[in-house]
Amino acid sequence: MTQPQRLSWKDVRDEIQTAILSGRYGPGARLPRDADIADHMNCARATVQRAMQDLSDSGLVERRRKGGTRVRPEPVTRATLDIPITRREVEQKGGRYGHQLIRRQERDAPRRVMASFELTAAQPMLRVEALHLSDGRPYILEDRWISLETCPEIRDLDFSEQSANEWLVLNKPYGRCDLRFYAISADSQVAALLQTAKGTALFVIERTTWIETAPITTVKAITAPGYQLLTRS
Amino acid sequence: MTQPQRLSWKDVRDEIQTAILSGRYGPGARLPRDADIADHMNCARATVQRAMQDLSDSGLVERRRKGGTRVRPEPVTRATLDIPITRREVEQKGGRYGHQLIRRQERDAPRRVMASFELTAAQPMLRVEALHLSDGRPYILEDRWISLETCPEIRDLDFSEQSANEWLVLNKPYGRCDLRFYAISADSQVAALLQTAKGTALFVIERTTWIETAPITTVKAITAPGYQLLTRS
DNA sequence: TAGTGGTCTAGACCACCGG
DNA sequence: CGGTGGTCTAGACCACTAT
Repeated sequence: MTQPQRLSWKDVRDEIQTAILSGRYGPGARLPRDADIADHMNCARATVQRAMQDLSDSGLVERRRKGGTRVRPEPVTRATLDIPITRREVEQKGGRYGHQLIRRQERDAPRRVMASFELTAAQPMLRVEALHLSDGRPYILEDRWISLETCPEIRDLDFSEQSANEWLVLNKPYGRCDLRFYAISADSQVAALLQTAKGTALFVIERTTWIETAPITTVKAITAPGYQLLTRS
Repeated sequence: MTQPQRLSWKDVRDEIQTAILSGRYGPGARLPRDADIADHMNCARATVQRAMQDLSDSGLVERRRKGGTRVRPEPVTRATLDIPITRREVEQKGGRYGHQLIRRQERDAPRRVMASFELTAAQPMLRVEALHLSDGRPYILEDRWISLETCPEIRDLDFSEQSANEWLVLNKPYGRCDLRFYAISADSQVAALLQTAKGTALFVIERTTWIETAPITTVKAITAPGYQLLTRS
């Protein structure tokens, strides 16, 4: 026997994955139930369960009670992104971090912001515009709205020492986070702040967070020219 | 007793998460070992393990044998993206899908492509430029390179029925996938193909895939104006 | 309502790695 | 080398949902 006596869940996963990718189970096909696979592979059901959990996480199969395990009908590319605090991002790239507060005002959320939060009624909010710097050069321009109902203590901060980005990430854990990526053309105001030409194509990251259903913050982060976002290594 | 006798791993996870977020364990702090937590919460160690696995996946803690479990020193926003086959994406939005082959040629990979694949030696490749359409309007412009060493059978396809995107996703499962997002300004050629004005800001998705260490394909997908990428719901 | 995945338990051994 | 997380087992019961 060249086979080890004990199968690891990764062995089970790889065997199932190979079976699927080889075409033995096409899109939408139903796999045997866990117990049968366990039996056939001579391992415990929990081991198959662990393997299936991994395949399910990676998007290759879908599992339902009573419905069984099926090969996902439409394959997708699934990727994971890590977006660090901007200060850390700059420092990790070897830059010296700085930030400037550009504007700060209290006012009710406009419709665009209400829509991001999926709110139906207006809410008092703090709007903070700030510029993150790397080695003194513009790095990211933030236009942020913070719910004063959810974060009343934010009124007492002036964001001169610590950016709103950093304070919120460290002090306001969120339960839900929506991200949105797209490109915009710099208008004259944005261009001036990012020290680039009007019309330059800029990559934008919008992030909205909630705790339970209460809105925390929504931020439009306009990155400086040349910025790229990569998937987690 | 209002407490249920049995704790689910989600209960355990939530309790640990709350303890961390409340500041009881700061960044870098070491948590008790699984066995002690299990003891303290009156559940099996495997239940704590399951909870910790989730916290580790979500990026809140880091676990090491012998080193124990520690709160991740630098918090990150971790998100998952699903990128479907372009045809499916168009159809799911209610559009009618179409695609046009623009150019197809065999040649060695240029340096830019070799760099994407982390190759040191040039390799014969098939370059395919194609336009994906939604209701007859430009949707995504693809500039794709496919390794002929890894995918020799691609020579026999003409991509009139099925796009290279779809054929590859269905027939060439990858082991590794790198993604890169950024913005570009449309040059006159791109602008013409996407039927927009020169200088328009466009969102770009670059994707490179390998099987083991063998390159499969790298594609620069230039999206039409207004395109947005969202995190998985 | 019956079949299937989801989870919990208690115990055991292993693999990694910090001191 | 010893402490810690990683995994496997065998069995049991629960929860969801397709039929």
